[in-house]
Amino acid sequence: MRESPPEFSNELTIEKRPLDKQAADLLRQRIVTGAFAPGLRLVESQLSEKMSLSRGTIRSALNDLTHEGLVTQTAYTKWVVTELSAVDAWELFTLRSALEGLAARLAAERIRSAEGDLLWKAFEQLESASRSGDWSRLTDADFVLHKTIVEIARHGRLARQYRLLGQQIRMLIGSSNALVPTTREVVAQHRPLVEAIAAGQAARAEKLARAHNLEEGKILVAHVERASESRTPRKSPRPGRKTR
Amino acid sequence: MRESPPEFSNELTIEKRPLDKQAADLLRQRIVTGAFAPGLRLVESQLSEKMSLSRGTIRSALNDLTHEGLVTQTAYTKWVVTELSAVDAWELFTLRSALEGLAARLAAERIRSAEGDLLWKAFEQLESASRSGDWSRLTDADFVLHKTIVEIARHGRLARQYRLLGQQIRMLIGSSNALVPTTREVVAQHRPLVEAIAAGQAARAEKLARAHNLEEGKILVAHVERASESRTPRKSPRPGRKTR
DNA sequence: GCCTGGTTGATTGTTGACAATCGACTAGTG
DNA sequence: CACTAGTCGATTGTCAACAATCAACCAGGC
Repeated sequence: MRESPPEFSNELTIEKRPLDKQAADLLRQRIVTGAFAPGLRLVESQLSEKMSLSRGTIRSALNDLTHEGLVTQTAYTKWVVTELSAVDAWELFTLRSALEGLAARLAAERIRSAEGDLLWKAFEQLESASRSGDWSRLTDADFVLHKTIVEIARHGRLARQYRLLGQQIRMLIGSSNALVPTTREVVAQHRPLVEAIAAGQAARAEKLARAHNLEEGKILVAHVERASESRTPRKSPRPGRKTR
Repeated sequence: MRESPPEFSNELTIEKRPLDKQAADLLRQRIVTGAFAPGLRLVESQLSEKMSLSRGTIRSALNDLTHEGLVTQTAYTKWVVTELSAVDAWELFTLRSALEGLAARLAAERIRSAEGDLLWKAFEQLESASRSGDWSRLTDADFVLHKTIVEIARHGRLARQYRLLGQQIRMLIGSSNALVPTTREVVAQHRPLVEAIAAGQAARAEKLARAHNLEEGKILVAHVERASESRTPRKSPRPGRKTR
């Protein structure tokens, strides 16, 4: 963190990130939005050419994404966009349930008045999105609300882990084109959670957050299981050499 | 996963890891054992020479360790062995408490008879180590027991996260030369947990695991706070150029 | 003495070339 | 036709040189 007078705060600072991190950002965005689907093969030399960067730089980016669980590597052979199974879905949601339970409890314990306003504002956004019937707006508002809760908890490692899980879950949802539960239910489930946090009811907030996650998880796991049954496992072969 | 006849199972397979991963292993070991203390500056070129590897390979290893939280980077400037504050200690233990709670619950739900034997065996090792009064044996047995619980839970991501947290906690303990609680207490705290898991009492197992972690965490956080107060913050300057 | 601005060497960031490995293909064998 | 061994190109792994950036240092003005 750069130390600076509060009136300058953190404005007008121009972004200056290393190229490998920027490349990772770009690839990450493609993967979580589904533009790069699970199972897609990523070839260093191809990406290198398309992005006008050296192979080493791309390689570093892929390595980063591997640590985030978005890309899987088999040494000396290939990089692949991670394919998530029903077991993975179960892992993601059980983990997120535990983490979000912790986040909700901490948020209830540590919330300050200004943050309470932020929290309610995020919830109102969710309500309004729900009324509008706009799907993407609804899922966005949902993400923002949960992110707000995690921020109020003021727990760096928790926030990071939560973000990484969120990425993988987005990937999962995108690839299994899962339906979000009906809008009315979303609001109904979130209101008591927000109330509990704002009121400082730590135990209740934790319980609600965990239950909410597990329920949502169950639905998605079932969905992924059905989807994987119907889909024929298709292997994309290694190019190998061309005809002689 | 390699498919192979069960009679060959996974024996006599020789290790063949990339050099950067091997380098990461080596550095990781130095860091968690305290041979490389927090705050120590890591210079790519120096490590490169000492380990007879190219700078790029070392660089990749350092990047890996950064993702594990063992090393901190400031771009274009330096790599440093991560320094953990009292806040970090709090983060580590609150997180581990949540994760180990989940692990204990899952273990109780999913345990099979053969695993019950393993669990009790690990506990007996702990008891025996406790009677012997050998410190390192005791902490080792403690780690093995907890690792066993996590394995019984059969949750890959949980296991990985737990391992990463364990590394940072070991680092923390090493640098603050914290005392482990008296041996008798260790056994007293673990027995009911093992019993609950073996008996399949999921809720009780979760509760015990979380409480155990939080208590242990509180002690260590207080210890780190005291240690950081007494210690004068010393900055190791960048070499800069030599005299002209 | 304190600020400012330029200089410099140490260090990290990026690249292109070369080496190691793997899997698809081919041809031979029974 | 099934199986085995050998080859070959595509791909990843490693390296060493070059570029960009930073923090300490120094000189000068006020």
